[in-house]
Amino acid sequence: MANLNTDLLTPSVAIDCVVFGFHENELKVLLLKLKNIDLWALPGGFVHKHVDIETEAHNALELRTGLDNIFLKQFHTFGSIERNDTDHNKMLVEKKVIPEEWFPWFNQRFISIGFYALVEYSQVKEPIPGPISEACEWCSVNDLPPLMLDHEHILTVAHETLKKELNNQPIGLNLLPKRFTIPELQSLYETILGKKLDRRNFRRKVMSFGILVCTNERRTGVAHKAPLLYEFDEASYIKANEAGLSSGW
Amino acid sequence: MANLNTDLLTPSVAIDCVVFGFHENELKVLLLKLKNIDLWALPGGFVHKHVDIETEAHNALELRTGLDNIFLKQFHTFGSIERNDTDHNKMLVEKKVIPEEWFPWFNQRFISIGFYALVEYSQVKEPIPGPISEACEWCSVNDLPPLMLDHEHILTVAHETLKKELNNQPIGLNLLPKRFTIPELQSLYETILGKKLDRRNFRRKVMSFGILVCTNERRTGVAHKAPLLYEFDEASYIKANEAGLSSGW
DNA sequence: TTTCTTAGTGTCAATAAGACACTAAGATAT
DNA sequence: ATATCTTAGTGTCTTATTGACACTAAGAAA
Repeated sequence: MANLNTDLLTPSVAIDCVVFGFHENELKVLLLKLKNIDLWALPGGFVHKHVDIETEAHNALELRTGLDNIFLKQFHTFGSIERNDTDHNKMLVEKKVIPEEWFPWFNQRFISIGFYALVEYSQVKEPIPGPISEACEWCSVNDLPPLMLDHEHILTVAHETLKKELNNQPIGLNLLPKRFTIPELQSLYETILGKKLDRRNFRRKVMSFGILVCTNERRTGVAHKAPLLYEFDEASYIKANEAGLSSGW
Repeated sequence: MANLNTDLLTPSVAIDCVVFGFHENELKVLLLKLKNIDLWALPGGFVHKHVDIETEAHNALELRTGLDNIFLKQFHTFGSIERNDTDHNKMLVEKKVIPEEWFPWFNQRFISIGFYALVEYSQVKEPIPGPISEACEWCSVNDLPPLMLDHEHILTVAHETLKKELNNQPIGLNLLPKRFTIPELQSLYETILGKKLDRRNFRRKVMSFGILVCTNERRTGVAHKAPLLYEFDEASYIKANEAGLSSGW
């Protein structure tokens, strides 16, 4: 059991990370299974007194995924008093998820800053459980295990944020491998949005963004016409991300 | 000097509110002038242990404006360690902005949850200064006095958020009086965006939202053709707000 | 009654979005 | 080798949206 030096931590403040990945046409999210009980949690943690919240979120994810340089974005801060649940914390002690001496810290009133992360599924070799968890796994957002406290709500808000972001900026650089086909990109969009898109119109639209570069190589080994592989042009991608896609007014 | 019962407060957590108003074709923001020094601050405060952060933001604004039912939206949480500034807090004590016994509380590491509010300028009769301020005034966002710590940054992020929101949802219900003319609404949009819009195209677009109702009465006393007064149809307005204006994918 | 100022309206052109069908190419089965 | 299956890749037409732009209407003031 790791130590918990609460003197070094910012009281009342926690972070929760919704880590999205894309695999086999499913939108996945990284979850931790608590010890001894069938209850899952978002990766996250506390905020050291001398550390920026963004940095802390990065650190939390590096611990779970082994990756640094993860795309991370703050999306909402959850500050309802109902997040506090003494019974839940007692249960954590009873089931030996946390040692009894951690109870006072866990039983504070916490507000939690929600971040979402986009990572390339295949780069996360073996997600690493933390001190209170016995497993760290990718779960499909459409088939979630029971989640702790308001974590399902946090996850839902993150997913909705991601859907909205699709209208304002390109997504894919952080979720797909370096090279990918247009149908794969479309599948990612369809998965996030939860609906089918027209192949021809999708291609026309994403190509119009001017962020894709064709490699002139093809994905081989598929039982049909080999699709062309594309890459993102990072400079254009970043520019599109900053400027936004739709002008509005 | 009001009391500060820190036992009742959530440590490390503060809220800051950027209250926007619209007056004489300027976007205004409500600021507090600290006692004894030429330094201004966003209204805000601390979070009682048993109170939701949204409720606390509402309460903070009711104290300053006398209004309840203010439109409020969380937009970002500021958690950089550089927000902490012991010298600044010492200065607050020296200049008697805060009593010395408040120093330990003020000198915590704070993360601050930023809210923006939209209020009808004319409804705020006389903004009310708080315990650490000697004045509460509307300031033009284009002509800001010196602001405390990162408050100018918070204000800028709020303004940028508001600009982006214009693309996704209608704005005006909370900033304009019940009845207003289309040119007034356009002026609000132009002011927020900081650019001119075409009158005919603006009218066509906002009318297409289906959220405006013409009262068939006119604004009189103007030295030119009297413009028609409109109201928002609240049900449609709310629906448009929830659904969003542009479909995207 | 003239002048000044802003309100209110319509059309055309360009662009973007949505609907839709066929051919191409690789793998596999016969 | 040939047929079959499956997905890749492409183009056009229609409709909706956007942007550019000029005149008439009405009230107040000179």
